[in-house]
Amino acid sequence: MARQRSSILPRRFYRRDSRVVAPELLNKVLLCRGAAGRIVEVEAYVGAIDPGSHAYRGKTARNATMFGPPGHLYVYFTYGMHWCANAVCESDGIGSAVLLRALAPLEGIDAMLVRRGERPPRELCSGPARLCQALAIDGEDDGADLVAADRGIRILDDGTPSPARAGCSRRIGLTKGVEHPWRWFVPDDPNVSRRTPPRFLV
DNA sequence: ACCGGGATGTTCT
DNA sequence: GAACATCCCGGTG
Repeated sequence: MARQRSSILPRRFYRRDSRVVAPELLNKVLLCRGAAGRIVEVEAYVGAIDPGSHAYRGKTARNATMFGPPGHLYVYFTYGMHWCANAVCESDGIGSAVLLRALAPLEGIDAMLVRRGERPPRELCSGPARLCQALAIDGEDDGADLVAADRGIRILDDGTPSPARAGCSRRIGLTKGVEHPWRWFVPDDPNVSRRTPPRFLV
């Protein structure tokens, strides 16, 4: 079967529960100004019902993008030095998003090596802050519309299906909402940020 | 392999 | 003042 031409994911793709969107983002392609990688690890942050989410306590200046329309990029700063990027989900007014945790590098690897320092390819994008550094995503990109390719950032469907059986586990690095199994990853991909025993496959 | 600690500064209590 | 959706490095086994 011939592979279809790459297309930008439409707004309606994001306008659903982040727990549904997250596993469907696996094997899509994040493209940012010439650098690109295939999404191999994600986490869902659900909003008002999720104590692990930035949106849990309501809208603030920092998390405002999470409460905006779906299909935009929510970028936040953490641990005094790192940026992390999410795809905003659900309808306008609901704080819901998918954290992009790891990519398999596809294009612009030379630029990634300059930004991240010389290292094995599997260490370029294997973590939410690493992938932002590799693609040069920072706070300037908060709010970028992925459907309109604002700032040259978009998510493409190149015809590669999401895994028939994605790995699933608890989310990484949280102290609240730890019990929810809302992390998904491509099994056995070397770019996944951490080897975690999957509780089940979907 | 695994583990502990430090970097660094914004956000929220 | 504490917490933080992290990463890196240097220790030990």
